[in-house]
Amino acid sequence: MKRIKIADVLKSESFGNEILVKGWVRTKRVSKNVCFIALNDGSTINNLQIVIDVTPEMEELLAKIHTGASLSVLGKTVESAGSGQKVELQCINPEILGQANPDEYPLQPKRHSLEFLREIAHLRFRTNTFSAVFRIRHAMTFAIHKFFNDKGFSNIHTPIITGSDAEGAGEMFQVTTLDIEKMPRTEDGKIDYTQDFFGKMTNLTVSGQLEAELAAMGLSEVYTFGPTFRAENSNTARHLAEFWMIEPEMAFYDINDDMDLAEEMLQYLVKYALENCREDLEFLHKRREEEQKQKPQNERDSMGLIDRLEFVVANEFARVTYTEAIDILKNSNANKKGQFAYPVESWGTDLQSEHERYLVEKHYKKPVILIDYPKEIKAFYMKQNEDGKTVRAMDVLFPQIGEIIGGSQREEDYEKLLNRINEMHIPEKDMWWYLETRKFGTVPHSGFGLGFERLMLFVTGMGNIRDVIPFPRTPKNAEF
RNA sequence: UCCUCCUUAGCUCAGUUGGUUAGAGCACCUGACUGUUAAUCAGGGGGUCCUUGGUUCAAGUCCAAGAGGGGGAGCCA
Repeated sequence: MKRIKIADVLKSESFGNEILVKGWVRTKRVSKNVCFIALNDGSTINNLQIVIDVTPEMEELLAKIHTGASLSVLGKTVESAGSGQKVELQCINPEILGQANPDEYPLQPKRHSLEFLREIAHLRFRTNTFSAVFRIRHAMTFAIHKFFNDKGFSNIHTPIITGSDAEGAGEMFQVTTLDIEKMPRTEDGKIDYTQDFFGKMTNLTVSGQLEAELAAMGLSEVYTFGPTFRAENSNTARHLAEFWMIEPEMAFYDINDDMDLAEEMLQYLVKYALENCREDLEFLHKRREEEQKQKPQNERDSMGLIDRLEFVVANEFARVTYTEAIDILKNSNANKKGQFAYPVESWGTDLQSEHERYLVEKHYKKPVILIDYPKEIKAFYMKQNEDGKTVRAMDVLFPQIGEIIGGSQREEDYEKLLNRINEMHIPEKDMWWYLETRKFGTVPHSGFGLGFERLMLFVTGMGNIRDVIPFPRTPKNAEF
């Protein structure tokens, strides 16, 4: 008999069907004549209640079933006599697929700390919280491809191993097949990379942007969605050494088109989650509410998870220039009362996260897109404004997460781009291919990068980025 | 990398000014219970108090170093 998923069983309106389900035991409750097992197969946050009549011959089998065991159950769907569910499965034939020794199995039918579950990341998929998070992660992955596909974008697979160290987005992981114990040297004592696999020094990519730009110069509208690697020693709840990034790159888009797309995409994705992940979001919403109750009144969120998501879908993002933002911050009461650890004084310095949070959470009380940053604090490829001081950069700032998107209109003028490359001491010879796109049929174009796990933080309301990726990679941690 | 907090039973945590045999809830085992909802009730077993060194008559408790983890900051997505 073919197995039916628990999500489908719980949805069905008819009773009396003989069906086969398989899954893992969440809890077992035994009394004299009847035993209840909550079975979950990951197809939904909800469990199917299995009802087993306790007979002498059944007792031996029941004694082997504990939380975590895997079962195959043949049974008949019946209207539940209890109040917790509409349908349940009257067991005809239970079979244990795999036992879970309760003395060793670490998960119990109780609340575990996220820190503890992180240490058993191989088992945490079996918890309500993480199964909900990873179902949502899948839905967001799918929705991203759907969004771009429906708009006529092409997905581009940019290289994971890169020979260019000019991307400038951060420290890189080196890739080599050379024997680290005895590296080959040239006559002047430097490492001889001509003997390495690619004949040159290579690293894991920190961004697919430069390659995506090349593709956009022929396909018009493209996006990448792939893994990205940063060897920064970042120890925060918002950083990973290995994460996934979405990078659209569009020919003929100026900075305003770029912002429109970023805003439309974020609202589309959040709306998609609200419409397609309702039960999981409701579970996470309640979970968060309980968590908030533990906190002192003044640290609690003003909005629940679902309210916050609905708010983002319903409200336009604020669009503010860097210069306006500095004025707002400079004149804010927080600044005058010395509440910032880094007081806002002069134009030209980068904003601290406390400043970004103030703008988003206190001043505008909604997502903010900051544009026209000083060129000194931004990357070489960003389009220079006529004022000679700023570039057409845009950062999308979200409540509690901070920067979720960083993007810009790209500099399409060959001379201006080359000047900037030289000013910033980027090796020109490594960038010949990038520069040639400006030499031959250059067009105005724009793009941005969305940190997928940061989007996940916002959509799920989880507090730590390590809990929205199955196997987090952070400094001193590559377990599993 | 910097600041700060934490580490006690399988899990979550309590442990008073340093003082006899280190506790609770959950989990596990035994028993009770006619349908439970993280079932309930009674009883039982379970400890390298993170590691090393020090202070002291006496250290889970005080001091130092180390390890692991959390929160904040920087870097960024």
